[in-house]
Amino acid sequence: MEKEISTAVIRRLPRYYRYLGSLMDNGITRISSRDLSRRMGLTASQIRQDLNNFGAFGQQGYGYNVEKLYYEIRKILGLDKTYNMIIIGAGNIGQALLNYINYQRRGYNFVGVFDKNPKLIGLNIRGTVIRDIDTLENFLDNTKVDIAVLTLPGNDAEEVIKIIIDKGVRGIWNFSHMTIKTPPGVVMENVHLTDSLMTLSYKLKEESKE
Amino acid sequence: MEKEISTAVIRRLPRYYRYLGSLMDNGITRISSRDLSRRMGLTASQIRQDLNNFGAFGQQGYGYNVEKLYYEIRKILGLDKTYNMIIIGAGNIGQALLNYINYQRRGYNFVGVFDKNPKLIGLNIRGTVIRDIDTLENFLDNTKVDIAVLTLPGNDAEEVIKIIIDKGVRGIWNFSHMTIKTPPGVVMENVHLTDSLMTLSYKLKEESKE
DNA sequence: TAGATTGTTAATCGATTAACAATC
DNA sequence: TAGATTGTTAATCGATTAACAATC
Repeated sequence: MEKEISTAVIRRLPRYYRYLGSLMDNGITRISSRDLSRRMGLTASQIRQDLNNFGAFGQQGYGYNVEKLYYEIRKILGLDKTYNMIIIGAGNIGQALLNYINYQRRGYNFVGVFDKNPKLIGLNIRGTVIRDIDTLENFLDNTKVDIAVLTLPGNDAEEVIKIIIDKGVRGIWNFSHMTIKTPPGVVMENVHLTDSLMTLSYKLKEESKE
Repeated sequence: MEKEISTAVIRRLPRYYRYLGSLMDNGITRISSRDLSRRMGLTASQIRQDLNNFGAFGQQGYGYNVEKLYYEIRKILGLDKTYNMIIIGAGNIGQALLNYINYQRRGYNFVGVFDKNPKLIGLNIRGTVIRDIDTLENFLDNTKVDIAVLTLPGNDAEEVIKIIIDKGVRGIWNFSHMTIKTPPGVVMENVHLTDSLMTLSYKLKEESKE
């Protein structure tokens, strides 16, 4: 039985990964936890604690080999795998996600985009045709999908979530306001943009008080 | 001197706000911390602790008045104010946010969109014309801007951040990979979409192990 | 070897949960 | 009034930081 890693740790992993990537870009081949902690604004202790949840990647007296650590974290994050992905909801955010991030390079393959709006169905977005949401179940019967991106209104999301879970989709990247307790075997990552904006507005208000 | 509220608490406030909003939509006028905790998957203790950071909004033996609490949290989050907002980087995400937030109709007013791409400059996005980024400084001299949304590549962001802070923008909603330690009086809220996706991929990998 | 820095255990700090007196 | 539920203090739990022996 493995020990459960806390989400706080997991959410720092992508940051480590990004920093290590930029170190590599700058030709830096080794780094100590102390040095990395200064750059990232963390403590060296925390970095060593975090990494040692997954293994002993460093070397006493030397520090960490940047490239080695980079690829270790890559593996920990599951970025060495490829994922079939669909987008449900082809509105602004859905289309932006389809276009903006170069998923392909990182192992994310878009295999379908769905919407219920007849004006959108059939449109071609950068080589991907928007399908009728009514064909979703049938599509899932024939295509293995690892991750579904939910970029549709919260009230529509509830029904869709049922369908995709039923059809075996195990990862949900949720941009809608709908949140559910996922059944065992299904994982969900929520991105609540309005929550984030509200947090900013709170911080702004606090700052201006001082 | 006020006591500092932890970010963990602050990040729950928008969730409370959303839940209370939906309770109001359903005509529910009062709620106990126990009842709310069940719906939200938290403990009643936590809800009471969280709220009591800001005041005593409930009543013994009764619970909380939904509408009152809703408006209290609204005020705590600074949502009773209006904010002038600009978007810097009119790519997919920038355009999506322009449409998305406008649609939300809270107190966020878009007053400008900027880009450096000549193909985008001059284009009209839902009534807002994309301006040349070179005119940004001048624009900020003449218009009060509370929040700048950064939806441009990380390498371009560094220079832009300097300019907007210098010109008195105090809130930054950052979608770029660039992260900085903000000077006093300036607040920044980061949305790292790729980090979020990496977290999902980690969770997926973990789930499939079991 | 001597110096540097890890991996890891112990101490501290902060956040969550439990308990209960106050009171509507 | 009696029952319900808050506000708040105390206890617990977990995460971060400090310390240091191991070792490259």
